[in-house]
Amino acid sequence: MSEHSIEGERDLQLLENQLCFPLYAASRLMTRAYQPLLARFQLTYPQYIILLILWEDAPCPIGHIGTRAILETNTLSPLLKTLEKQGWITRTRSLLDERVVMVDLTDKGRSMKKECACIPQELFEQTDSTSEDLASVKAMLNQLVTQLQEAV
Amino acid sequence: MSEHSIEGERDLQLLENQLCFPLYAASRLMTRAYQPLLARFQLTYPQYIILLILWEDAPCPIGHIGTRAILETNTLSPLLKTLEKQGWITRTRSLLDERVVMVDLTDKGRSMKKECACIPQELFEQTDSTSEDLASVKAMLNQLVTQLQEAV
DNA sequence: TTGATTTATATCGCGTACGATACTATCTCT
DNA sequence: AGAGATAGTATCGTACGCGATATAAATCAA
Repeated sequence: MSEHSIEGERDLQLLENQLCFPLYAASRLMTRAYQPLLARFQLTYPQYIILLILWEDAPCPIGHIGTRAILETNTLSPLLKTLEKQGWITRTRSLLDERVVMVDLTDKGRSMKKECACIPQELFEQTDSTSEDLASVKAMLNQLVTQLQEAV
Repeated sequence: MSEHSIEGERDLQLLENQLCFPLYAASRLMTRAYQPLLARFQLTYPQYIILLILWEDAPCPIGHIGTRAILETNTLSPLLKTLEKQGWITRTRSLLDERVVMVDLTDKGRSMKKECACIPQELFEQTDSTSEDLASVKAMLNQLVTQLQEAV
């Protein structure tokens, strides 16, 4: 603590004192931790997120996926093309509104839900955290997500 | 809650029940929130992280930056080249060990520390969180980072 | 109804992340 | 000293993320 400007005030330019860095680091490490679990299914983490949404909401328009995943269409478009190419999903222009592309699961996509059901538990076992710890981090992060979304 | 396998057990395949998703989303939203603040200095968030480390530790080898930022050299190498090109840092092969590249701040890099000192406060003001809230998220995320690093 | 605006999606370009691999310098062991 | 192992960086290829922009369809306004 060699340099701090005001008595009792922590130097916010120290990496140690920043919230954003552990957020950034934890997110990347989490993605790394998912990789071996998802590799069996030839999935990346963002692709897996899309499937989680589709297992709940399919069929649905691309925009709906974007809202839930907090991703723009410029990210989703190529991502969905890949998932289509790999046989997980179908993309169909809506007849009611030709602007809309409806996304649905293929039979493979639907049936893989059961196969992938073990993944969250497997990931959890890689951390020593208790469910309570993780639940409270999750609650606070969700609050943070809401605030950051409102800040725009 | 139409489908849950076992009484009292939440369905971990629901996006709502996953910790990883708010982590992933919060990290991206945080980077987005930083962007307008960093744009004045022509910096991206990862570049800013490197500078935070250098403001504490420069001069230091690339490996040291990698350890603190939890980034591999394949990410750092191009990132540092950009920072060098933009006049923030210098890269010099160590004479003692020719494998090592020492990174140091330029005069510009050093002097910009003061200019950038307002950024963390400005970002904080974009959230409605209290310092206590953020401090406890930070503590839990740091714990999570440690656990995920150990898990490898 | 036609011109302007809005909406839903796609394309392009740039900057990360990171696995795989390569390269050189140092170290280790004999 | 010399061969193999290790360490520190760099390069390559692939996959996001996202700002800027484009395009076509639907809606709105006069």
